[in-house]
Amino acid sequence: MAKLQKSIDKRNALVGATIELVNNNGFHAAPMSKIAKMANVSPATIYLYFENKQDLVNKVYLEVKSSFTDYAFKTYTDDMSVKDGFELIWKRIADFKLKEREEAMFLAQCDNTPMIDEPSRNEGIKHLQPLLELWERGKKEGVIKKFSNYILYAYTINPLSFLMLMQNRGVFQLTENHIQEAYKSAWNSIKV
Amino acid sequence: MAKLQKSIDKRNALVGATIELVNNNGFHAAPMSKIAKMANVSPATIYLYFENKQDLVNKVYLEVKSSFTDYAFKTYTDDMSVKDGFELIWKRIADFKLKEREEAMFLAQCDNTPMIDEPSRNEGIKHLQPLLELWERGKKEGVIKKFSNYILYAYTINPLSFLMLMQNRGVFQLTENHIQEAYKSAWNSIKV
DNA sequence: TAAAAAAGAATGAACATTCATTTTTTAACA
DNA sequence: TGTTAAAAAATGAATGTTCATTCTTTTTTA
Repeated sequence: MAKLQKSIDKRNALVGATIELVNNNGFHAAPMSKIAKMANVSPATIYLYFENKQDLVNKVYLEVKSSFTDYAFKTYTDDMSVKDGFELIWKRIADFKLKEREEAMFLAQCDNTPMIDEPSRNEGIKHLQPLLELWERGKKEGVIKKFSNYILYAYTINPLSFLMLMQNRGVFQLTENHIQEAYKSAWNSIKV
Repeated sequence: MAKLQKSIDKRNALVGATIELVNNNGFHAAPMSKIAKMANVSPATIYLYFENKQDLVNKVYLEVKSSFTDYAFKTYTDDMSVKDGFELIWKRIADFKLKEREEAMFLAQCDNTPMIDEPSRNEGIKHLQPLLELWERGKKEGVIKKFSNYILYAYTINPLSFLMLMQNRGVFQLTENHIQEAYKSAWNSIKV
């Protein structure tokens, strides 16, 4: 009498292949047959792990998003000053985008296209809670401007995606010096 | 003996349909058959105006990009102060993104995915020349920080795309007040 | 050895592009 | 001005391919 024992390696291979193929071509140009081939698996096997293509891509999105925010907030605690907390989180996000380029590109693609369905997208947004709370605290303490959180996000965190995209396209090389410049821009744009 | 006289109306309809369908679904989910139907034209007719689908989308991209930068730089002249010039350009860009939502969404989609081929992408970048020259001047005059142009772009202009995307997804409503906040963020992040 | 897991081949739908005709436009001339 | 025929423009249907998903069979596991 067998027990349900699907291979975690196969699932990981599928997730990795999905990320790589979607990065290169986008959702609709990442066929299930290629994903299967890259994961060394039969196309039919994908359907043992995921309901269909949309489900596959939703789940990959949520897992990558989790791994991103886990990394971003790992060393942050809410007894830090707003300034220190922001610097810490910002730099860890930059770090993630530089070190985990494939994953970061995948998230950027998901966030900028209608690839992910709305329930999964909303689920993904929840992971940013610690940052939103930090901003609320900063506004209450009078440390950062009382701007909408969307403006704060747009001018501090999101620009990192643009820089990463340019770097990944080979348009320019992002150095430690650029990261420092970018951090200064980010902080200047919101500090009181 | 007839003369070449293809209908400009049909071509415009095709361009408009391409923008609308790509916005909703992305390049690969905007089939030629649907583009044709939306433009009230036979699928075969598309091939009288464009070589193939890639050519269609490249050309639409370059035309929209032109219309965008024409609007952005229309009232700018290089005898303005750097501060005034930046404010003018920034606000006209915001204006375009609010008024021409479909076109702005289309550009954002093109700039964030591998949808456009590289030659056309490089062609599109050239249209930003006046802004880059303004920044160079600002750095020379000591008015703005000596940051890389990519950083300057990422923290001043590009965030508008994020705000527009959130607005178009119905996540929040971008008001005149937000625009003013966003402009302040943008300028704070680069001014000396 | 029985049930789960995996596979490869099969299915049917959707797609980009081309083909064979039809319709419209043009301009030379009656 | 009105007629006509040649060329351009436009079409709907056909073609061949690619894809997501399912079906049937084989392999692995406990």
